[in-house]
Amino acid sequence: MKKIAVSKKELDEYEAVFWALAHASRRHIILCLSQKDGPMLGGEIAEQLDCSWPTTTGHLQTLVKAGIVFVNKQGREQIYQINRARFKVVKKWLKRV
Amino acid sequence: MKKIAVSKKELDEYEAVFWALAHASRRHIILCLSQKDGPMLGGEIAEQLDCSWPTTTGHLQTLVKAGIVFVNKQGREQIYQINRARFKVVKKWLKRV
DNA sequence: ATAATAATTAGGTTGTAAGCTAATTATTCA
DNA sequence: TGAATAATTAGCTTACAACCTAATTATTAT
Repeated sequence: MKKIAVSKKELDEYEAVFWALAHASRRHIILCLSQKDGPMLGGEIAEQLDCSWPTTTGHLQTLVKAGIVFVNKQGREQIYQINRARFKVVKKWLKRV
Repeated sequence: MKKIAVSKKELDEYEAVFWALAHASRRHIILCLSQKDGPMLGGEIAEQLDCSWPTTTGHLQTLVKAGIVFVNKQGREQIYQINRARFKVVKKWLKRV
C-alpha cells in the first residue's frame, strides 16, 4: 500500500485543530461562544468552566493558536469570538475518510 | 449565561472520539483503513506508520475503544476495519457549534 | 496617586500519553 | 515437536499537558 500524500502545512492544520478539540474544557468554551453567538470576555468564559481563570486563559490561547477563536484586546479586556470557518478543516478531513 | 446541557454519556462519546483523533498516527491509521476500504491486518498497518509495532498496537486499541475501528481476530491475525458511522458523533458536535 | 479590576505570567506539581526494547502469548506450518 | 509468524504485554523512560496558587502587568476609576 502506498503512503498517503498529505502536505506538511495540512498536517499542522489538522494537528492544531484536532488537538484543540480533544479537551472537554476547550470544547465547552467553543459551545459557550457558539451559544452566545457574539463576543465574550475572558472572565465571562472563565466563569462557565470548572477550572481556574489562569487555566482557562491557557485553553483560550490554545484555541486562538488553532485559529478556532479570535481575540481582540479592548483596554484591559480580552474579547473572544468563535471562528466557525475554521471547522472547515475538520469537515475536509472527514470527507477524506 | 446558563450552563449548557450535555448528558454524561454524550460527553464521554465526544471525549473518546475527539481524543482518538487528536494524534497524527491515529489519524494516519484511519486514513489507511479508509483508502484501502477493506480489512487490514495489524502488521500491515504497523508498516505504514513511523513508529514501532507495539506503539501501533496501542494506537489501534485506542481507536477500537473509541469505536472508530472494528477488530476481529482470525487465528493469530487481527483484522481491522474502519467504522465510518462513528464519525456521526463528530458531525453532530459540529452541528451544535 | 491609589485602589480596583481584568487578565496574564511565573513557578511548581502531578498524571499520563507516547515511545522504545525485550519478553511473552498464541497460532500456524514443516 | 519445534520453528516461524503475528501480535500483545511488560517494564521502563521521557516529555508535556493540565492544573493550582501567588505574583505581576495593564488599564480604568476614584
